[in-house]
Amino acid sequence: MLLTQAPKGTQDVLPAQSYRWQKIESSMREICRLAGFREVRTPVFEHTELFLRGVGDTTDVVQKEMYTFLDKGGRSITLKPEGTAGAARAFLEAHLDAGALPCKMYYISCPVFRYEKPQSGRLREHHQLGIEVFGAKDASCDAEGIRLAMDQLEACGIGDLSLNINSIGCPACRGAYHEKLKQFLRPRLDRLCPTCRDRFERNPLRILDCKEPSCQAELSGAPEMLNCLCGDCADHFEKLKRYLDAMGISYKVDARIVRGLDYYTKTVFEIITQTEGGQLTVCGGGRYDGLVEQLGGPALPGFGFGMGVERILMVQDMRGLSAQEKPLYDLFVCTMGDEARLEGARLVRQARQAGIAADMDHAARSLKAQFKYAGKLGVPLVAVIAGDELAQGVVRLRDMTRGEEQLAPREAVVEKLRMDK
RNA sequence: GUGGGUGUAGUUCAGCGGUUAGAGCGCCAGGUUGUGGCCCUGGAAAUCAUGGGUUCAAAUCCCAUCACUCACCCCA
Repeated sequence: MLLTQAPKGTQDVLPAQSYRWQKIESSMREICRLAGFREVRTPVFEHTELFLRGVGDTTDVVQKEMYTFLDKGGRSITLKPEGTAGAARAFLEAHLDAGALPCKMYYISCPVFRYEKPQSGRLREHHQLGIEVFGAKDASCDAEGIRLAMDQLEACGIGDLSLNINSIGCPACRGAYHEKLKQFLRPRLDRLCPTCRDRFERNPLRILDCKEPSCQAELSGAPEMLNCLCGDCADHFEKLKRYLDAMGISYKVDARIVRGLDYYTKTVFEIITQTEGGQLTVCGGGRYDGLVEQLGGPALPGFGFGMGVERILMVQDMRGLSAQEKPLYDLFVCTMGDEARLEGARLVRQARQAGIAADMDHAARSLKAQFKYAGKLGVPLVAVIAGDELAQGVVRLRDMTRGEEQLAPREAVVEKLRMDK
């Protein structure tokens, strides 16, 4: 038994897997660059208050899932449970609202913490890719963001996804809708589950999202937010649909999507995929027109999404999409004897200077073991330097796939490798 | 938070009351005193998760704890 192990719900990204992360990250970078997004990095922890105000203190995330603690100065600190609030805080703190708007930013593999019971596709620390746009109210912005998310997922080899969209209105029309919904639910209140009864006053919209069959039964015939949107919100939603059409994105309107974070207004969306175990959400987001103001800034609209890196990897695994990593080395140098090892070290050094990934044995193993090692790593070319080669000033090169060998003059080896590459 | 399942070499698992706990894969070495993959031989590696209980006897039965895992809730 090891002294200790990784905390529950965390995962190591081991050397053999990191290339997969890097691939996902580099496609995100390129896609964002083409759309004028620049990277933002915000702290892993923030003042707890930011999330209470930003994410909302009626949400499950805030109520029961945050990693909150007092630091040595007695401040309440929280490990970020999502990416948007921190980005909005940074945006305001740096007065970016005084600069060119809209301000578009993205984050890459940002760690996110939620205290939950881990299971398939759910961790206590996971990583998100995402974007935030501040100061753009038009639906074209929403569609651009969704298009970007789809492009990224396609770049990761995941094309067969479904997009569900909804509009949950603005404070004006949502308040009216809440009243309508409560009016509808009031006579059925005692037939709802305890959680829903609790939500009735605090956050009635979330009752729609309850998975309890009995609650779902009571909800049939309930008024839909979509039918109660004010003129502005209805117009925005119609525009969004037209932009999505124009960008070649197919979607389904799902009036049941409400999202778990309070800052959303108007557009909300989820990108889901079908798995053996059911549906898996790989990306979620929407518009948050009230957030910036809520945090003490000007009344600026916003839009963003978060995408789970671990879930992308999961889907890739399920579809057998994990690409092979390139061999670690282009060249492996096998040596016998102390003099030959020195010569080998020089060769490795020169190869690396010429841009050729190379290494030699560092464990002082037998020639046979060195070959075995090179074979296991899939190195395409092995150089042998032992007594004979040393005496003749040559290097023996073995093509590991064909099994053919040839001698090359010592000085010409690196140049030859560079040409072959 | 609620409810299932599982903890035995690095790993996947077998053993399910009775001597000294096994196998495949992996690892190391030898067969080949200068050559990987295939083959053969040998070797290292396990306080049978932890603590308690039942028993003449526990990896095996019971209880607790911890860990892992799956589902629900929620979410990426």
